[in-house]
Amino acid sequence: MTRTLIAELRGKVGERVTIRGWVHALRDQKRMQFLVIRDESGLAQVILPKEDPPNELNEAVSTLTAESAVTIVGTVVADERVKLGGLEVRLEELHVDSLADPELPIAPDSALDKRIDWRFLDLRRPDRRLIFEVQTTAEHAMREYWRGEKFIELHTPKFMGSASESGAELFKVEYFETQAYLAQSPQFYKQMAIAAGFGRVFEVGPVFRANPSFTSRHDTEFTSVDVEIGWIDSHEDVMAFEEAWLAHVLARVKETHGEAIEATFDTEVVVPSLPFPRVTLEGAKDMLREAGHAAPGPEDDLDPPSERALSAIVKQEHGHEFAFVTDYPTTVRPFYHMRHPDRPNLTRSFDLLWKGIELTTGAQREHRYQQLLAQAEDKRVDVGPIQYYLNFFRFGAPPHGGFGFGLTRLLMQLLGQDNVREVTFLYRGPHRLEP
RNA sequence: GGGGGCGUAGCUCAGCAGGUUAGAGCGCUGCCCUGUCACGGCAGAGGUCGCGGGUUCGAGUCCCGUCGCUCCCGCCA
Repeated sequence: MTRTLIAELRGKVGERVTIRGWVHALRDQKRMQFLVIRDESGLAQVILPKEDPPNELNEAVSTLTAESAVTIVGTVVADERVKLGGLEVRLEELHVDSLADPELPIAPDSALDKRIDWRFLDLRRPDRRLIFEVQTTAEHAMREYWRGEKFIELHTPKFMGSASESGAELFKVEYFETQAYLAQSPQFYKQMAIAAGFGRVFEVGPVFRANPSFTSRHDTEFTSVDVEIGWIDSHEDVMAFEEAWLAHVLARVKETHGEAIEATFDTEVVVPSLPFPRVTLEGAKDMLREAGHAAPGPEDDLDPPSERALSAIVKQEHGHEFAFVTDYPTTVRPFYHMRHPDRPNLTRSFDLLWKGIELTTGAQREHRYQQLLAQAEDKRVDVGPIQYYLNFFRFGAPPHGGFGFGLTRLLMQLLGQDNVREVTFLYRGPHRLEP
């Protein structure tokens, strides 16, 4: 017998069906037994009149516990009394696939850390499932757009012999007789693809950062979305791509899940208008000062409170949730970011802020070998271990640039969540290696 | 790495300025209930108050240490 999903019951009134799922609730009364079954498509009420004395099926229902996995055979009937869609299933057969222990270790309002201990139970809740439905839709929309623009998908190695210079700390792993590192970023390899003539590339894959960061937006392993585009004129081309691509992704998510997201997470998905507001870092600091926000310290960057404040100002002045901040000084950017020809202390780089958090870092890359060498020396980067990378630029490299971001940060903002752990299937942090 | 907060029943929490047998709601167990739908009613079980030490006649409560969790900063995406 084939399985019927609960969402399909409406079209099966009068038919005998098999539904398979979890015991969501059990109301075992004197004359009637009510069972609410949940599967990935919804909830359904199952009923069984209780005989006196109870028959074998009555007894079987009585022994059920919440969250047990069961297979139900019964006839679908329409009944206006039923609040759950005006439908119910008259129970005819019950198979207990797996009886759950009676006391569950977590409740919907349990602390996040405890819910992660029991993530498989936590994820049974429909609103948690929605997170991953949205992730799937978003990723699909990204690929849809990339393919329309002739991008090639990469799968770069995660074992590396040296750092890919992103400032983040590396995980060391034993590698036969030597030592390897887990990739912090596919940065060098996506640039290699450009040097290889692929034109435009993307990768969605894991990256590893050995930062002991205890915040709501960091983890030690996360899914990075990376893009690199060849034959550009400046970082402006990269930003122009990113904003159009993101607008497409958000439009797709809104049309597919907009109502569910609003109902479940009380967050509206806003499809952004183009172009996104742009401001230089210097301009951003002026805006912050004018708004009375304490000017960021001597560092050549924005701290998280300043990023939040800047987003709020842009939202108020332009009605826009996104903001590109451009032209970061060389002091806070890696050696491979291209510098402005007329202002060599500034890079052709950008961050993309969304609702107060840093979503993306991007830049035009330096593709001229001698210039790249000079910048590495200027930043005191030991080029010995990365000669293979520098070689990409010795035999004809196109001007190019790109960006990368953490998938869960996108999802977190999209769903109005306050922690990446909520939207990560299985979180990995400094003290979290299980489950 | 720096700073703040928290750790009491399976879960979420309350325990005021230290004072006999540590509480609530939910969950769990049992009984009752002609259709419930967050069902309802009655009864019951369940806690070495994270751990170690100290102060005190007396510590869940105060002090020190330690472990764990959490948030912010640093770092980043």
